[in-house]
Amino acid sequence: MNETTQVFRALADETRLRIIALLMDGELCVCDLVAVLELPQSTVSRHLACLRHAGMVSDRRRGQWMFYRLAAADGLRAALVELLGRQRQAIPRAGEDRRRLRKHLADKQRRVAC
Amino acid sequence: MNETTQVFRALADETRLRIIALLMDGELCVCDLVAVLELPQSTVSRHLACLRHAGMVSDRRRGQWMFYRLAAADGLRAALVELLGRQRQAIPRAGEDRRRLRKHLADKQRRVAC
DNA sequence: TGTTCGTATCCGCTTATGCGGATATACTGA
DNA sequence: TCAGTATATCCGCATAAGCGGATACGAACA
Repeated sequence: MNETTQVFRALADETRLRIIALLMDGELCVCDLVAVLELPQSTVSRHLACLRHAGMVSDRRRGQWMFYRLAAADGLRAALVELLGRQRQAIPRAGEDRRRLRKHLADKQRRVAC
Repeated sequence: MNETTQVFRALADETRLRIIALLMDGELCVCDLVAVLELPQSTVSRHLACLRHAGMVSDRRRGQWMFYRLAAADGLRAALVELLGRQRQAIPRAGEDRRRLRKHLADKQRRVAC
């Protein structure tokens, strides 16, 4: 498939747009995304693979966790991420996801503190 | 389907990206697009309907011809069209399509002149 | 070294999408 | 009103994409 087409195809899915919106606040591991999106782990992992193949995210292993962050190396991808950042309200459920993420990270922090 | 998702889905196809690139130089009727893209008329018409439903193009009847042009009314769509204009080389076959379009329009002009 | 946890991939299934010939619709001009 | 042209939609088919449970893999830790 053509590269540009592949990038747009990666963005042509509600779950993947939600993931990108979540990653705008910084890198996250798969289990955080699973908790916030409330979707099966296999589903989230599959969508992450799709975004990775399209060059929209990159990953990094840290122990047993895989952390994902926005990649967007070249012109087209970087411009799209910037555009989505400006149009964040256009991303489905981005607001509630962000709230759920904050709560999730806070709970996690508290659990570590105990 | 979510509106933003629908817009990206409309752009997630090589033929539809080629159509958008062609419309950047001005409005065209379906038969011009059929000639330049070298695809069956039903295929082109279907892709135009998809772009229209996504709000990326608008149409206008002129006699028996339907003319299509870039619509891109709101922020997201307009920004995407502008972005694609800047990244035109990223659109598959945009260069050769443009050349074919110029030749096609010139031939048409000549035929009218005779 | 076995067990647990986090993640990726496999599998069968269902649904969505693209295709292009055939047909319907809309307009024009004789 | 009829023929001709331009376009949209219908149809059956083939392929792609998404789903989520099951399983495999990889790292950490007892």
